[in-house]
Amino acid sequence: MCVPVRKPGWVSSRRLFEQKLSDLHKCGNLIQIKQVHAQIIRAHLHHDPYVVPKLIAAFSLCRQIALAVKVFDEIPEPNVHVYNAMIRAHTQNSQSSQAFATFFNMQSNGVLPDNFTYSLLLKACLGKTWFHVIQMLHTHIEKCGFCSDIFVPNALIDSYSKCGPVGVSAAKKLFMVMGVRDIVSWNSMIGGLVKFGELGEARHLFDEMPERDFVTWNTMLDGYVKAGQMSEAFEFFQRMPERNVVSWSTIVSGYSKAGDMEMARMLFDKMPVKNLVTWTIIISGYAKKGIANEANCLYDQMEEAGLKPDDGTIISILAACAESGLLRLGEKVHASIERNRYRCCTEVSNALVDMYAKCGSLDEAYKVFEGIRKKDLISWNVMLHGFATHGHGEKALQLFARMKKKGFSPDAVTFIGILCACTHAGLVEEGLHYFQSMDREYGIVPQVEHYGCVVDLLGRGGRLEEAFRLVNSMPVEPNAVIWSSFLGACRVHNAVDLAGEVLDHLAKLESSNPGNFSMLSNIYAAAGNWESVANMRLKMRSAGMQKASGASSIEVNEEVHEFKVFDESHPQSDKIYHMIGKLNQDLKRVGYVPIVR
DNA sequence: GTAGGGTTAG
Repeated sequence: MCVPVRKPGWVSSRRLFEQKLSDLHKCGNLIQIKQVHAQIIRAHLHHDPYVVPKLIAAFSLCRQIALAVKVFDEIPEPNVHVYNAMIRAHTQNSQSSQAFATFFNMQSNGVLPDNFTYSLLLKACLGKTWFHVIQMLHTHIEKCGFCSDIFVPNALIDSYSKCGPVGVSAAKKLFMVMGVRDIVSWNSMIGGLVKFGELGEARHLFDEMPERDFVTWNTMLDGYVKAGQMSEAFEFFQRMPERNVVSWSTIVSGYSKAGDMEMARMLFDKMPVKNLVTWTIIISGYAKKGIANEANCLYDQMEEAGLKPDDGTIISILAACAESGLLRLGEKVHASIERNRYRCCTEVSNALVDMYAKCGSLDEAYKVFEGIRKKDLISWNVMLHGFATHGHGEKALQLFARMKKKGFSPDAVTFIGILCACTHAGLVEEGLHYFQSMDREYGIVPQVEHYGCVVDLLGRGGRLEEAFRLVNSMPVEPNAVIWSSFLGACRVHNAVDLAGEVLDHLAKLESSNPGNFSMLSNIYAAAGNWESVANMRLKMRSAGMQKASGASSIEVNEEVHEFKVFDESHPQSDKIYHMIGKLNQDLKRVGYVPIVR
């Protein structure tokens, strides 16, 4: 008898292919996926309803949504599994509207959605604007009876819980009528309550629920942290039966946000397991407070421990650097990016541009900006603000023109940059022109922030009467920022009577801000009205107010130097004052007249 | 279903 002889490798290579196919959706390596894709085509499996969803999932995991769509488009009659895979891919790649487009496409092709379809669509509904869509899906779900699958109502509670207080009430209603609840239902409900400040009610559910896991405890802990109730948070943290890396990171982040870096550091040093998120929290915490040496040191330690910063780490630390001007750390992060990867995503580049601009390296900011291949609206806005805050009004306006030419339409944030640019460059008429064009040409209704910019624009330009008229005729309620900006203009232009009137408004809005009172007191002093100065000071003292003195800081060679008004504590104080004197002389020579106080 | 994340007037 003749037994067919197989080559020894034949069975194993086929098994290997099957293995690769079954794990394909978990594969994160694009080259491997492409190889398996080629094998799939050779094996004529590229229309196979079991293989196609896995292939779509794999491409989606590698953020290759275009390839996923290509695979999908080649399927003549996709079934519900294939549609679901495509909806999931769009959602994972933050393409909510495409996820819904796929859903509508599926319905018009007569393919009936299943319970998975609805859970996946609900994941695409992020935030306030989606409330009515979630309601619509909710109605569909009830009609089709998909609530019997616990994943579906859980997904509903989760989505409702993330879209504002109104959503939370809807989630509560659903939670109440659910016949069966699992731990995820309770956790999602508590998460929603915590997110929108209903801490008491969250705690009530926490106490009431039959069993709790890490997520339950950590969600509740985060609630105390986000509410700024750190003593309650710490007490809760100590009471926890078990703590994992998320519990420790949450409490560290709480102290870090509260500015208590000593406590944050103590807990950070004590925690048994640290991951990238933990390091991000502690480094950003130090960086935000401007504690450069600790931030730099820990960043090095993180890299020495073999951890490579990801997008979250980079964006978070760069934002912290931008806030307090830590150029050295920002540069260090930039160096890591260049060392670890070939190209960075737009979000990371935007954070770099912002960091360089806020740290004063405008040239470097512009270099990074020019290098961004796929600029988005935020890229343009960030660069525009960079030019604006450094007084390069013309450059900012040129950039605005270039941005429009490239087909970007400005948003509300763009106009804050434009108005700010005009203010800092003294372009009052241009600023007013742009302000008027907002609604007229671009359909953007000015917000209180925009009015703030214009009040500043007019105020600094000495057109106090116009600014005052604008404040009084604004369609939105003027806030404390508007009035204090106006008060600043009164000081510059010695408008004593107007200032007194402004303070009355301010006192109503933020009665306890000593800055406002001391500003008015300075205005009276400048006008020589010493009786009013004494009066103001007396008022402040009897209210127990003390104005914290402002300070500026700069980082030179990894050391932060801080300066206050009339400060002589710096070792090189003499040299510094000498330089200030020289600068003042230079300024006077070019026509600048300083305010005499 | 839980921890870190980009632009915004004084």
